[in-house]
Amino acid sequence: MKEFPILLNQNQLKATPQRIAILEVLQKMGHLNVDDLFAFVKKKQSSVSLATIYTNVNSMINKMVLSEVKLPNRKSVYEIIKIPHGHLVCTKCNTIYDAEFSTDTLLQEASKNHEFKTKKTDIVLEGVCKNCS
Amino acid sequence: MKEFPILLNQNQLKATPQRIAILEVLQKMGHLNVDDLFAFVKKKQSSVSLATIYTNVNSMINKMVLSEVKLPNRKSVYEIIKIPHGHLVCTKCNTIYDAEFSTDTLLQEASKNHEFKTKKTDIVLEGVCKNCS
DNA sequence: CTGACTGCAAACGTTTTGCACGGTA
DNA sequence: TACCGTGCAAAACGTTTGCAGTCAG
Repeated sequence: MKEFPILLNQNQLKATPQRIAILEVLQKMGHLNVDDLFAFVKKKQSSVSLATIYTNVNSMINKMVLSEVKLPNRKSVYEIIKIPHGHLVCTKCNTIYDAEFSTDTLLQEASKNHEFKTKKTDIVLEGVCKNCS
Repeated sequence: MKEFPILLNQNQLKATPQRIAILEVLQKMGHLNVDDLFAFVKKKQSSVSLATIYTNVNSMINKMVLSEVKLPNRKSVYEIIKIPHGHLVCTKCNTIYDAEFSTDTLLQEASKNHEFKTKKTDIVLEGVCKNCS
């Protein structure tokens, strides 16, 4: 994945092996919490420290390279920022799926019923996925 | 508010003054994080301990009397469980509003595009409220 | 070459726990 | 009365920070 160093540099972050590994792991696994991220990155770089994972997750969130996904009854997971989307969380296999929703109705309801102006939605559905049902 | 002791007893929880105070404060204020909850309850019961707030918030969540609302860039807030609804968070005044959304479209999209079965939605919109715009 | 980044360990803030006492059902 | 719940203090936990050495740009 040659583009991660570029992505990092474009966002005022140095392309260190640790950061590249975090992005590679997240690209492959989709969504991971800090502990899993640490475990996976450690496979590639056995000397990596948990503090580095925390520091980098935070710096990449600040630079809008990553985003945090807060989930009910679970630790937050992190993902590489892409086009806006919601999440489907399977309560059986714990897999987290990306899902594109048409949010027009929600935004209109917020606007009409509450005079609330926004374009930022945070949508999580909890249920049972295809494979588990 | 005479109904809180009943609500608690119905959910296998003893109606202690601390728990009643937590519910009264939440009913009045709508959504509070642990620290604010502690501060408000302390006004009524100066001897209350933070540990009791934590313990009771957890036990009432477990008994489905309260629910936790996880918000972007903020500490979680807690609310008394009522009919399902989403939340509008004003980034200017930090007020959190309840909002009823028609979630049919979302549920249908999850079902059709991902074969995902659910009725549980978690919706947060971040933006600017009526009073602040 | 220089400032940013790393690993380590210590510090920090938040949440949970153990215990003796008190209050609800 | 029996047991659940409380307050307190200590412990546990997750996360952040300070520092000396290292590395990317």
